[in-house]
Amino acid sequence: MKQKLESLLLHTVNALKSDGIIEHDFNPKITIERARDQQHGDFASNLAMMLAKPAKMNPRQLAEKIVALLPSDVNVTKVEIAGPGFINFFIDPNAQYQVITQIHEQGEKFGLSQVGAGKKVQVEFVSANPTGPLHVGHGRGAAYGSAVADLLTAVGFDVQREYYVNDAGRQMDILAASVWLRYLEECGEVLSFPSNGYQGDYVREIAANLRREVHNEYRHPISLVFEDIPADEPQGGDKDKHIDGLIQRAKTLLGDKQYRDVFQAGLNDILAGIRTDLSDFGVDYQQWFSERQLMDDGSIDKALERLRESGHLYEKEGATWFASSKLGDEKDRVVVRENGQSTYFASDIAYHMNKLDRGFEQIINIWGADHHGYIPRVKAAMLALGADPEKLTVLLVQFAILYRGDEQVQMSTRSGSFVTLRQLQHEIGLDPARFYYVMRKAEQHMDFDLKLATSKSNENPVFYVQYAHARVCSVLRQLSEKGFQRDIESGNSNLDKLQEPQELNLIKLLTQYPEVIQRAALQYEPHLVINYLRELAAEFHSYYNAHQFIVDDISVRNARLNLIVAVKQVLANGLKLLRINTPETM
RNA sequence: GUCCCCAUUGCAUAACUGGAUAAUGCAGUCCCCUCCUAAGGGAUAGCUGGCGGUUCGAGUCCGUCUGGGGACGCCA
Repeated sequence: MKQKLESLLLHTVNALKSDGIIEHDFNPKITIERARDQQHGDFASNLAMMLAKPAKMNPRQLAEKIVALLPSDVNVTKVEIAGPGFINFFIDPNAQYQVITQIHEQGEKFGLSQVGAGKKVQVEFVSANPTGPLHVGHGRGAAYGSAVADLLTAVGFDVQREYYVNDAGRQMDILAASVWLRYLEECGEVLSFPSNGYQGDYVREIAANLRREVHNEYRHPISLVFEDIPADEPQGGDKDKHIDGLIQRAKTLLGDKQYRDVFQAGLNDILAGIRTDLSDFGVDYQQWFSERQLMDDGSIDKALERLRESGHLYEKEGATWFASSKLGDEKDRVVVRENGQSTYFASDIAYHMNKLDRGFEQIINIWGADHHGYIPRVKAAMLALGADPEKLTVLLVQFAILYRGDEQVQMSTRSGSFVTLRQLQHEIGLDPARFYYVMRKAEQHMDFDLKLATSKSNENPVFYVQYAHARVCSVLRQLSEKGFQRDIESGNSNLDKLQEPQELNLIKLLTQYPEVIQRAALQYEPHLVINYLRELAAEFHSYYNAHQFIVDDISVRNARLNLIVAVKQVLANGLKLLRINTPETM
């Protein structure tokens, strides 16, 4: 319908051109909107106001001219000029009834589209360091990222989901050292655990598993392990020097192979946990991309070589720098340290080059809001690699502040005190968790109240929407209990019996569903889907309360049943898209 | 100190990206079960941080001030 009106308006614009009212080379953007207010009809266009200036006419006069030139259409019952010069379109309600049969025909496919035209898009999200289990902070990125990916798929993009595994670098070495020290404790050694190590209990479990495999083979006397290691911070030393010393010691005492085993034990265990946590949370990936692979296969060297050739690298103070300040970044960044090790940023340059080489037309990175300072340098890297930085979209997700009632829940990864995603799911359930995460705009700070999310009452929007779905199911059960049969054909031919205000509202809402999906996808805003579902559910509950569906009049009954089954279908489509369950009973 | 983000009713958030009378849920007040689950429905009151600017039109864009959060390592 929207497209139809658009073409009608385009037609009039051309007519205005040939009348010499506006210039031939002027091509206004034709915008059609859903009217907010019922009094303003179904659709509205601001075309006259847009053209007022170039046409040198006042908007209302121009609007009249446009309306006069507008070709007629069977479905448009009335065209009005209102306010400062809006053109309002009133659509024949009978034309809208067909959405119900359309929903019945298309079923699960209703709402899907092909605007993405098979464009290759990559969505990279979560990508938390594998140094510990996922916590509730990652949950929002997981829920948001997977919803964005699912939405893009729904509108016809070819979507690839990816998790970037930071399995290299100092943090991983710290983890390996932490595992080894806990292992030594398992062997019976007594030591004071470094303040900068990973203190969570999961490290002890990994260490215990390691010991079951290798027994005491990797054991070394504690006096040797801590010999000449700089003091830890609580003892008045430097916690970084302390832990770095221990990492070095682990490498020398264990040797390459054994150190690798310890390292790998930590990585494998944690990564496996992250995978199952995400998969249980309804999040899946096509690829887990390893940072270490980039190092091992020479990708980083290759990327740096490319930057060097194009003159974007220089040496200073023994390190290699990327001249990103010439490409929009605040300052230049180190890519190879004085000690010869490449930085995390160097990996990221290589990673993005790799993404480009894989042929993605759009690259979407979903990052925590604390990484926003990172965007200019990555865009600079893309420019330097000769790519269009517009191909990269970085979506920032704000942290969620967790509450239990009025109490704020404090968290810190390093100290090991945090609520894991798994605990959250266990405490409040999968559906509320996903629903709550996605309910808010991603860049908004969010208060996440655990108490509210678990409450099974009307305060809880998840249950509200699911209940609408269950209610339709319940009506259908009642129908057969009362010995009635649904006659879909009869319902379809009697849709014009649906004249109650709630019925017309519901039908209007149903016609909007595909537009909502499209907008939510293109704007990366899944919360629009949630808002829509809440609205649809509210209208349905209102209808339910005002009217009986199972009435004696066969034609009205079947028409109403077709309507509510269509509502059920759309609720299910929306919920499934967000990977939220659609219960038949509550 | 420099830079970025945020500010909407008592609370939590919307507002089709510049459109018409700013919406929704809680909480408040009042009402509705001889009726397909009241886990529901109906009614009622209340909001764009301050000051300028851009324009036919501003919660939305620009400037400035105030108040909150974050980023500024050869960390990841």
